Amino acid sequence: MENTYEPLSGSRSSIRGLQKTVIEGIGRTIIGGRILPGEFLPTEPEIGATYEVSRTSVREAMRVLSAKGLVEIRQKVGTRVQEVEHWNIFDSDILRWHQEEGRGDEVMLDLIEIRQILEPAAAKLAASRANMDQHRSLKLAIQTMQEELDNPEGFAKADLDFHLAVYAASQNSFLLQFGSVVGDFLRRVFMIQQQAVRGRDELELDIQLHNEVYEAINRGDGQLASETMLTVVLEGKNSLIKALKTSTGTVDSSRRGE
Amino acid sequence: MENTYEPLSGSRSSIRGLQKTVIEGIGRTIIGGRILPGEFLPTEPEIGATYEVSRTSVREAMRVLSAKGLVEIRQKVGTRVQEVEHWNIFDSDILRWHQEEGRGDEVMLDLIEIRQILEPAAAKLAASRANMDQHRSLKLAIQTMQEELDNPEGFAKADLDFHLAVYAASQNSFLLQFGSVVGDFLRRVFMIQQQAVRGRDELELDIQLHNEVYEAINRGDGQLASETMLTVVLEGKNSLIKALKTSTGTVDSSRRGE
DNA sequence: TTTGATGTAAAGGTATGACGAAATGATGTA
DNA sequence: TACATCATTTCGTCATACCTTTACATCAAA
Repeated sequence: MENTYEPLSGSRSSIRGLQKTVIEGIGRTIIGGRILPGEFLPTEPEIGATYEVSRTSVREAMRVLSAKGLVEIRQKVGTRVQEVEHWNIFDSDILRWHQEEGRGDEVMLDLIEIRQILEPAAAKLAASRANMDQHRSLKLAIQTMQEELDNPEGFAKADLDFHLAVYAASQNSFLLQFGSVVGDFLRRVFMIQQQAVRGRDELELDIQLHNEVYEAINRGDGQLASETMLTVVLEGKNSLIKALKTSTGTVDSSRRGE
Repeated sequence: MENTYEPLSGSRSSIRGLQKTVIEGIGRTIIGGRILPGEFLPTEPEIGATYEVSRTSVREAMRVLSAKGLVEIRQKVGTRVQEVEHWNIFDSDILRWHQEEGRGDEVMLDLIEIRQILEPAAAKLAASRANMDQHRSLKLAIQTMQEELDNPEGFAKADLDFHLAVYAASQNSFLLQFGSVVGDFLRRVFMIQQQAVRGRDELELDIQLHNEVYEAINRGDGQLASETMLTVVLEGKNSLIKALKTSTGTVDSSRRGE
């Protein structure tokens, strides 16, 4: 089996044509908070008029948004925005919309938090379960990182490939899916992280860390794989925060309850 | 013979009518492996004929399945089943179909594995972030468990509520969503777990463990909360495996790569 | 006043039939 | 062989008509 993880080049979102216009439009409107949970969308004919498409297309678009948990459609009542906890954040489109609507930062921080939890665990599982192909994928990803040192995009993609390979090697369907869902978003995060990296040395250090994870997995040393992977994620976190600070001024970390 | 436990918040699947027939039918066909990834579904008119619905309904159903990642729709080519890694396993319907198609066991084991990873971490986060309301929810859930000792369904629901409350208290949007997605499925798992429990004593022991988690969170002791929560999950795992063994004979744990 | 049955209009749900658009593969041409 | 062209197939979109559900108002009965 070759590369199971996607071209990943252009976000081929499987949605095309007119519906896409509506889906993206309404989706971003909701994520952007311009229609709040509990509030109603215009009626189907009205949306159709706004976007200049037929009711058919509007309806198909609504089904998609409904499947993503963004809206609830009820006969006679209308279509209304669901509460945030129903939004399926494990959805590439929704992640992207968050970013495009300027709400990417908080999602990124939550994502990093999850990765701190999941990736060390995935690495540990991988150490005892990875098969031949998966070992190869890991090694290949690291080699590619080395080769793409001067090409941010290529480097980010190779970086992503490594992490996806770890998820895959964990042989857990949820972890595999998580990687697949978060992939596109993560690649963008990796691009941002690189903005905070000063030179080749730091990048090479990063590669070195990745390599240590690989070798630990290779040796079947789950504990070490887990610890090293945590370091990798934390390093990335630092770079990310640094990058976000310089670009947006501050990182809002005061939003938590309590 | 599922369904009928419904009264909770967002558990009704928002899909109704004729489309539902098609969605459920095709969805289960795919999850059940009767049409394999890469293979084609019948054309839209054919599906319409099979289910005796119009092409309109078929198309709206297909959009939903497409949004769930089960199928890929391409003009002129047709609709084909996607590779498994595209299936959005973080989707209540898909989880349910897995169970209804007799593939629930492997998913349950993967789910437990994830819970071993996520829930201790969530408990740790909750210990430093839970707000007043969330503390109350935790306590209430435990009280309800106590009250519903003799009612398996009520007990399972209260158990679920506790775990969901922990996810919510972690204040991480991914964890929150994970709970919401997995909720229905988890409730069924809890029901199964109880089949392996012999009497009130074991249930009360379980409550006691939950209470320790609550108190650790209450005291802000993240480390202890994490460790105790792990115990809770592992206890549940044992019960589950015991229950699966007696019902299906064996638990397939030999599927992993290697 | 409260409760319950009833009617109705509003919104989505379904059905047809027609045509457009795109991708595939065969056909034709250099 | 290589490339351009075209016909076919299947999904994509549209317009229109009618059905189904249900929130809400209305009115009758307790």
